[in-house]
Amino acid sequence: MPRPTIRDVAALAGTSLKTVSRVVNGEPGVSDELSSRVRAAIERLGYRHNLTASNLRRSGGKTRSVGILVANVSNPLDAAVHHTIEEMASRRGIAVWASSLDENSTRERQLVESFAQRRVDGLIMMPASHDHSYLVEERRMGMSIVFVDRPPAFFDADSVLVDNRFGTTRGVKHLMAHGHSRIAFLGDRRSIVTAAERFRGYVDALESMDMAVDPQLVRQDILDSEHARDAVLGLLALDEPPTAIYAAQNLVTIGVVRGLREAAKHHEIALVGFDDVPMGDLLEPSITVLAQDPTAIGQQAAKTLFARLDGDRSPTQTYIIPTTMIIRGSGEIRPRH
Amino acid sequence: MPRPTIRDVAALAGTSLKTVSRVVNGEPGVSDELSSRVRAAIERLGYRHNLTASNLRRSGGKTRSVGILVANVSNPLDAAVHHTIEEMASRRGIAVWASSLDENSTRERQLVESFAQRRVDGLIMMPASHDHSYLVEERRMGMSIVFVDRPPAFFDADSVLVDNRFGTTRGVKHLMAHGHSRIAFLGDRRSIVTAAERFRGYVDALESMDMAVDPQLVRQDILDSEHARDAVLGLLALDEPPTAIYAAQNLVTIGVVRGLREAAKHHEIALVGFDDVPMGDLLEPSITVLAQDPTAIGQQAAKTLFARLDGDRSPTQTYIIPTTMIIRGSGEIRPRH
DNA sequence: CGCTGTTTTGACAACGTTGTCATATTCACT
DNA sequence: AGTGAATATGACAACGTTGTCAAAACAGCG
Repeated sequence: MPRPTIRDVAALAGTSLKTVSRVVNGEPGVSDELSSRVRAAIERLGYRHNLTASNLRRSGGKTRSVGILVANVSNPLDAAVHHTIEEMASRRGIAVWASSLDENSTRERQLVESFAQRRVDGLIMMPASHDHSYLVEERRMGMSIVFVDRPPAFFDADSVLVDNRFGTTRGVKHLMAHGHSRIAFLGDRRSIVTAAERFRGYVDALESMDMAVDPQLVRQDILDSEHARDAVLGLLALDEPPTAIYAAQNLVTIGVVRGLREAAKHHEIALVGFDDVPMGDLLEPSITVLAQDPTAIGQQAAKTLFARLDGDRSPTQTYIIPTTMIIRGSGEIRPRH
Repeated sequence: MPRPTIRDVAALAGTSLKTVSRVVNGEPGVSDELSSRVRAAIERLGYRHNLTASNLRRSGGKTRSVGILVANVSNPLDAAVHHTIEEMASRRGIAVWASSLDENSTRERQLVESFAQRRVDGLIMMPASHDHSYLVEERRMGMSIVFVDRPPAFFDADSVLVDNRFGTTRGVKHLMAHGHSRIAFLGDRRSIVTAAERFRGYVDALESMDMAVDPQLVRQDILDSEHARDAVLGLLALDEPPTAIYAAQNLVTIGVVRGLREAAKHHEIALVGFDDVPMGDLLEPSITVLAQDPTAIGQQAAKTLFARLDGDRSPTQTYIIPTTMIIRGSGEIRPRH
């Protein structure tokens, strides 16, 4: 039982292909009588307009679809960004392909290729790779591209970023303002640009106070919260342990909390995290964080992409979405003397 | 600068359309020499195979794409289900459209319509509506459909569900086993099938001990965690307040924790929640929950859908994914006498 | 060298739709 | 009734690809 086509509808309504096409697309110039006969036929046959075929012929070959590539759709931040973009797209009648890259740059290439083959009009991506020059070709072929969360490399594109560096500086200075001078830094993989930026913000903060970076207090390339917990226990075992910890990512923050609890130091050692953590307000002490605004990020990304789809040809822009410091207690613990 | 087509490649390689098509699709019967000439031309022109056009002609009109409709992509459970399905699909070269329904049944209809127009081969949905008879038409036209988390109504389809009722009974009995007899129930909108099932599980548990349901202790139609907090404060103000609370959903659980803390009763009143809550192990007391297994749910859903896409015509099946009780402390608090 | 059988290649129609353009119909006006 | 303009309708090609089938090229053989 093959799907009915416009041809079947035309036959049943006793008219031509083109007239049915006009009715389906709401084009003017079809008499009311014929129009309703066509609609009846559509109803009776259960006809569904075939967008695949329609897009093929339609001008410009636009598919009214976009792709979203995020690091991991099940990370709360990425999911919130995805949700916002998806909602804005659907209001415009644009459908959304969504995939996770899982920090795999091969996968990034494959998925971009797959989206190109499906002729998406645009792409919003949180890249995993470190060289995006291959996208030049895609854009030349008409794909609009917007980067979120991480900037493009060797490629010029609109991007919506977060003030990783400055936000971190603010967080570290907050700890200093509460009397800390031995502040540890725990960060994600250095290969991730945002992680590197956050580390730079940490260094900035120390330098602004003429303090040197103590390599013993810096733990990078942390892959998950288990690993972060181990790092905390290591830090606490030092001769001169830190009095405060800056955790540069949400999973890291969670691991740090676990580690501090195990060592029963959570009321003694201060903690500021980058990224909000779910239920961060219900812990004891509650966690002071620099929160990102996923809705604002998603909105800006979608807005920028849609402007490009609508023909905006102005120079590419970078938007920085500010972070908000949420003071809850863990970051305000003072060192013991 | 229009995208190059197979025709442009053929011209450059000095051969015919069909031969290029064969090379692109890896079909046998093209000499090595010609094949590599074609590949060189593809490379030089930056040709991208157009799947839209290809699918149009291809047998059966399969698009190698599926749609996922979840309640909300930014809910951790839904996001995890989405992630699992997306990964399994991408391993098969199937692309995924993903959208949130936000408990809006009109949106459900619109999105199904939109997916139908884009000719997805299959659909995995966590429905918002309560009558799915409209899907009969879609399936007749060749769309395979699998329900997750919530069962279909007035429509027969494969479904992957969670043991809401039995899981809840187990959780409530767990509270009884710790000496509680005044156990409150706080649940989501009754119109959501899973919420209704969970309430039934609560009633089952009480009846199994010949206890009556005290309407004062039942608060349903809770929309968010703020609302749940208010409900808790209301319960605590009763003449005979409950000694234990069963929270039937993750956001509800979070609200309950807030309420109990505000009233400083979190170490006195027992709490068991349905759905795991992020960082539930780090709270004091840690939260005892019935955890769902989103990976297992997603895997079963994807597996079932792909079997249907591969031609499985056996009768529809319902898979129940069991919940796991995670004992952490809040559910083991005993009542004071 | 001609015959057969196999492999490689290409011409052409088809997939379901829309753009273009020509024709048929209607209407207002002289 | 006749004219011109406006409106409604349809025939046909085109979008970029693949399925079908026939033709060309090649190989093996007596």
